[in-house]
Amino acid sequence: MGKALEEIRWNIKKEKEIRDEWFNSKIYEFNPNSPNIFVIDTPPPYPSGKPWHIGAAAHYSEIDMIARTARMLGFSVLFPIGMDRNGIGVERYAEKRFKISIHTIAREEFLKCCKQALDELEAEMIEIMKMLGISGDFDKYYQTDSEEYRKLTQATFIDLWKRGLIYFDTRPNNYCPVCKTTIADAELEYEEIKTKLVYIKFKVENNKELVIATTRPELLCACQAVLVNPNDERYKDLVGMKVKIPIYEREVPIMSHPIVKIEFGTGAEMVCSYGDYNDVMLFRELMLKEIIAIDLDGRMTEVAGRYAGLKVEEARERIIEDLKKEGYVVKIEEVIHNVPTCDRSHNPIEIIPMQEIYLKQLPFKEKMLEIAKELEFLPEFHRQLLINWINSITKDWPISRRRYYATEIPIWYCKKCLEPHVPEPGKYYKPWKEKAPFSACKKCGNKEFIGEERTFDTWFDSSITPLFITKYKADEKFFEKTFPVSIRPQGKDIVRTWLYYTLLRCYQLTGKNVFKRAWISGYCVDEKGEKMSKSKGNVIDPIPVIERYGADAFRFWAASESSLGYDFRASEKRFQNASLFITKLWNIARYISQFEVISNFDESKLLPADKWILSELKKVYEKCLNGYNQFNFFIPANEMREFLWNKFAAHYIEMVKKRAYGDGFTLEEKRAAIYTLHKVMKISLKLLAPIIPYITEYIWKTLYSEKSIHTEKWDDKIEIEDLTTLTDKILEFNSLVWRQKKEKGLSLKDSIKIEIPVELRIFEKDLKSMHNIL
RNA sequence: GGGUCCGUAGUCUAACGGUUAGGACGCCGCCCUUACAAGGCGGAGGAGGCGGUUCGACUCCGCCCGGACCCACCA
Repeated sequence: MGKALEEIRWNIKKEKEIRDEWFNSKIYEFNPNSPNIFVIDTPPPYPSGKPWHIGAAAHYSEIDMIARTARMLGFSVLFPIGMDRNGIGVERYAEKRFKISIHTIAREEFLKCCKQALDELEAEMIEIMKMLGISGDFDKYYQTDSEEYRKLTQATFIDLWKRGLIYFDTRPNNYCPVCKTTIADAELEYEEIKTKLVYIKFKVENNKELVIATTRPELLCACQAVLVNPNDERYKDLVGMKVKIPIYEREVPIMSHPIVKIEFGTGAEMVCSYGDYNDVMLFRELMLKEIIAIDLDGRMTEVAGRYAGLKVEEARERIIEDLKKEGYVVKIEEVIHNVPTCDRSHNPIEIIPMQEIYLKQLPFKEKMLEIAKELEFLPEFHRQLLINWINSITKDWPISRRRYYATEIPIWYCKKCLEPHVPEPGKYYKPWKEKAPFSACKKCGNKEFIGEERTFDTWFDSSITPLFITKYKADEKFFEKTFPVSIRPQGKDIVRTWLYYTLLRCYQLTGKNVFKRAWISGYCVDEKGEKMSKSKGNVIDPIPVIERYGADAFRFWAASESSLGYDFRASEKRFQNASLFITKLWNIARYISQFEVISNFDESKLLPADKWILSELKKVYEKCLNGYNQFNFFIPANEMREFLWNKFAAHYIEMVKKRAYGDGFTLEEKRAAIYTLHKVMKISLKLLAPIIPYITEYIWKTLYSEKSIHTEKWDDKIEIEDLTTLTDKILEFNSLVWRQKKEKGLSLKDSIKIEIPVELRIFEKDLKSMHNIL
């Protein structure tokens, strides 16, 4: 403290020492007994590949800014770090990483591989978080695949089971033949895919021909009816007749239904089980008998005749060839089709009826809408994403998955009567390899059981993170103090999954809204505004960026590039820009550090220029706090950059340089300048501390205090006469003098004759010495 | 097809319905000026379109166009 800054620029190698000191001195430790508690439900990142998305790194930097902001506002902050380690993503990664297949390797072996893959990926993510200066608790970070976490997941299931919110049902479901599991609507991703719309001739019983357009000719074998619109004059007299399905020669009825659009295709549609959810709905409504044409491997079943055993796409190509050969095809059009695909494998899903386990969500729609309306959203406009999703829910949530690396569903079935038995909570159960904890079936008395082999949907685990971190059912006192959670930060892309499921699950379990506010950020896109993806080759690895520019520059980029909730761009140029500000800040501090800190000074002795910059600072202070109160770091980042760079450094420092050196001024005047320089510096550091924690800490400790800046609060008082109305005048006048000197070929040191405007007369002495005005 | 958000220079953005629309990065030209050439000075470059309200519109309203995202049964 009290030392001058020597080095010509900020050395990012210092970041590590500073970080070690933070963790050694435990300045971020959470105190559950504090009267002001702030709890962050940090998104546990999902390790699913390398490198970690630079947008995720930026996102975590901002979440850290939330934590640091809350501390500076006077809260004790619970900022846990977690890892979401269950589900399909890591299984697919492990399959590639170790060149194995979930379908051929033993379950136990497969789990080991997944765990190893997770540990590798996780190590890199934790390393990045630490580099970034994340002030969360790394000593006890949690993992959703830990025994403790899975125990809680299972306990919540058991609770819901006992309350009758869980049921079994066999119904057509989204099924991914690649992942070989049922998936929920929330896991669907629609992709535009080019498909062939094939026009096929059907023979009607009156020997006329009826042409039908379809994108799924391979499902001809599962066709049970042909539909036309009741108002379609062309087909009116055909309704009620039978048509023969090409190739299969089976007869199905022609029926009418208003859902059929007269203009699309030929106005006639075939209904197959199951091409899409339209078919599902029609089968139910028209009481048609389903024909299962696709099996769990995504291959055609025996009903497909000569196409049996072929994959769906192969069968489609083959049947089109055969139809052409046999003269059934009228024409083929290429259409772009929005196809539902699996969000993990990106393979088109099939609709296959299977028995799955469901969690009731339809009865909670009203309540969820209420919660969606009362929850505070930052920014407000993202509330609509949640409301839209809730309104669009039409089915309960299928929570069972035919996967391995996930939390086991704790059910055993009686081997004789198949009655399901659910154990008592408090233990982590693995029914696929453990003996049932029951002596006899409660229904038939049989003594043998079969363990459930399926696991939960990942979202069933990750939707209780706020309960896990507040020690729900584990530490009642702690839970009471920390629940509900102050803030849920997350990206806008997972509003329909993570946010919705968390609100639903926590409401079902606690009867309450779990969050005070939701903080929703936009996507990080590339320099052209396009989504980053490995296939496009525009992915940026965050590690080299942080190594080259430092964590502060990285964080300043994340904070200053776009306002809360909007998408923001990443590029080399942008990182450079951010690092320029870090350098500027360093140089300002370096200049000021040559003067001894004056802590006590009678502010009535300040000169007008000092009062002017302090009143500018006062204004900026209010704006920054306003931004911080909304956890919108874009505001303080840009306000501070503008203030420090374009007002404080460019004008105030230049105005008082001579005075600070004591060149032609009294000692008191000199001291006034130095006092002001330090006061502005000190407060500016505090205003930047949550965004750029390393450099602010270093300057702070070098100049002002032995204690960390991150233990400070924003309680500064700036009471000063407002002179900000003169700001534009000052800037204009200085520019004018600089321009004139340049035009006259004068050096800045040379004297000049120029009149100081009346309203700036109060600054006359500083202005004269600054510009050497005669 | 429906919904949400958004449209200010190449990029990021600022401005109670009243300013020659401000700044930053980038670009061009000129300058070492003792915190900083990682600096300074100067310059070129902008409201998606059409209407309406108004004395006055970047700002309010409507329509159109464009973009992003979400939802949906166009076979």
